[in-house]
Amino acid sequence: MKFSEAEENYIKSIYHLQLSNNKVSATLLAAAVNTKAASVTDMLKKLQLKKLINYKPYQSFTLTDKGNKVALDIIRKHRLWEFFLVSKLGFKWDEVHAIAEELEHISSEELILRLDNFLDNPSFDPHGDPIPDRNGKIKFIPQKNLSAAPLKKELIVSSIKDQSSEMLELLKHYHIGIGTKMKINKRFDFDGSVEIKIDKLPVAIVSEQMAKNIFCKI
Amino acid sequence: MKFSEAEENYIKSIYHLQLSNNKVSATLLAAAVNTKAASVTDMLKKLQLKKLINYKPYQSFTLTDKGNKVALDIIRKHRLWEFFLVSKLGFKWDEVHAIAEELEHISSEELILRLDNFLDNPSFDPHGDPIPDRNGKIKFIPQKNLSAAPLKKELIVSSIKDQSSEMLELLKHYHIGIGTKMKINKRFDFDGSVEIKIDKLPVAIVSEQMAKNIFCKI
DNA sequence: TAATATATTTAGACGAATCTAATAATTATT
DNA sequence: AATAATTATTAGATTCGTCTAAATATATTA
Ligand SMILES: [Mn+2]
Ligand SMILES: [Mn+2]
Ligand SMILES: [Mn+2]
Ligand SMILES: [Mn+2]
Repeated sequence: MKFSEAEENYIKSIYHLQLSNNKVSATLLAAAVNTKAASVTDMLKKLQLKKLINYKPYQSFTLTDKGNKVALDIIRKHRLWEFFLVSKLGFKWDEVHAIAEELEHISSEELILRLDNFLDNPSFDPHGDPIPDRNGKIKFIPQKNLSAAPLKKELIVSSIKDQSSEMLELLKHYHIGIGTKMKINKRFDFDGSVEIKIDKLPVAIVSEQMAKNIFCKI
Repeated sequence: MKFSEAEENYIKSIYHLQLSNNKVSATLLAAAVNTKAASVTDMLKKLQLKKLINYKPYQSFTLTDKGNKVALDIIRKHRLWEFFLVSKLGFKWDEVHAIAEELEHISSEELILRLDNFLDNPSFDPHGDPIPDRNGKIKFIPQKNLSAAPLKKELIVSSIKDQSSEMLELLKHYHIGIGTKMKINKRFDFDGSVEIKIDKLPVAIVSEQMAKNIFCKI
C-alpha cells in the first residue's frame, strides 16, 4: 500500500513521539509535523481508516502493528539516506536531516535495497541512531546519557537525542561527536552539570540539559 | 523560487516537446504528463502567472527564458540521478527512469552539487542524453540516426530516443547499447530497414522505426 | 464537586491538482 | 466561404491537506 508524503510524515512522527513521550497527544503531534491540531484530527481519521493507528475521538492514540511497520520503513529510508549523504557526499552530520526528510519519501523498494548494499548495510546513522533492517528489526545498543552513566569509566558517545542545529553547534564547540571517548569526573548536584574529560582536551563542564542528550555505550 | 512537483513535471515536458515537436499543443502535453487537456489549460495559466511560459488562450505556447532555465535544472537532476543509479547502485539503464522521475524533485541545490562531484561531473546519462551543467549548459554531440548515418563507416551508438521498455527490450535482444560499435552495410528502400554489423555478431536487420531511434556519433 | 483551564473536535473555507461534460475557437475539407 | 472535424477552454465537482473560529470534551484545581 502506498501512502502520501503527509501521511508518512505523520506516521513517522507518531512513532518517534511514542518512543519518547509514550502518550501521544494531538497538540504534540501538531508541533512535530508543523501544523495545527485541527489538521491533526483530520489526518487521524484518515490514518484510522487505513488501519495505521488505534484512535477513538478525545483519547490518545497509538500506532497499530501495521502503522509501526510503515514507520520503521520510513525511518529506515531516512537514516540510510543520511548515512549516504555523510559517508559518500561528504555532508556534515548537522546538514543532512532536512534533505533526508525529502528523500525518505522516494518510493522504490529496489532503490533502498541497493542503497543499503552500496553503503555496506550500516546499522547506525550519522547521529548514532539505529537503522532498521529491511524487516524493521533494529539493532539495540544499551546506552546511558551523561546524567546516568557511571563515573570514571571509559564512555563512547553513541547517539545524540536533540539534533537541533543549536545542539549540534554546541557539540562541535566541545569537540564531541559520535564515537568520541570520554570519562565523567564528577557530577554536581547543585545544577546537574557534569565534568567530563576527553582524550587530549582539558576537562570541561557540560550542563545537565546537554548531559541528558548525550548518550554513550557503557 | 520553488515549484511544485506537478509544475516541474509540466515544465520539463514542455521543454522536451519543444525539442522534438517544436509546436507544443495542450493535447500533446496532456499525454506527456499523463493527464487531460482541461487540466493542462488550468496549469498553463498558473505557469504563465509565474512567467515560465508565453501563453495566449487558443494559441500554442513556449517556455520563457526563465522556464527554460527551470527545465534544464530539473533535467540536470534527473540525469545525474540516473547516472548515479546505474554507475553506483548497479541498476540497468532501463530500470532507472521512473525512480529518477521522483528524485528529480528533491530540492537541495547543495545535494546536486555534491552528487555531481561524487559522480565526477558526468556529461551524459545512461541513455546517452547530455547532462546540463550547473549553468544549464549542455554538451552537444553531433549525431545521426541509423536512417541518416553514412554507410560502411564505424559508428558508435551515442543515444536512444525512444526509451520505452519495449524499445529497450529490443535493443537488448540486438545487443545494442550506448557505446556499441557498428557499421551500416546497406539500407533497403522498400521498408527503410537497415542492415548492420556489430563487432563479433552476425549481421542483423533493424526496422526503419528502430533505426530512427538509434543515434550515433559520426 | 463545581468552576475553570486546557485539549480536541467540528464547521466551514481555501488552494492545488485533478476530473467530466459542455461550449467555444481554430483548422481542415468540401 | 460554409461546413465539418479537431482542439482548447470553461463550468462545475472532487480529493487532499491545510487553516481559523466555534463548540465540546477532558483534566485540573479550588
Ligand atoms: Mn519527510
Ligand atoms: Mn538521523
Ligand atoms: Mn518527475
Ligand atoms: Mn535518461
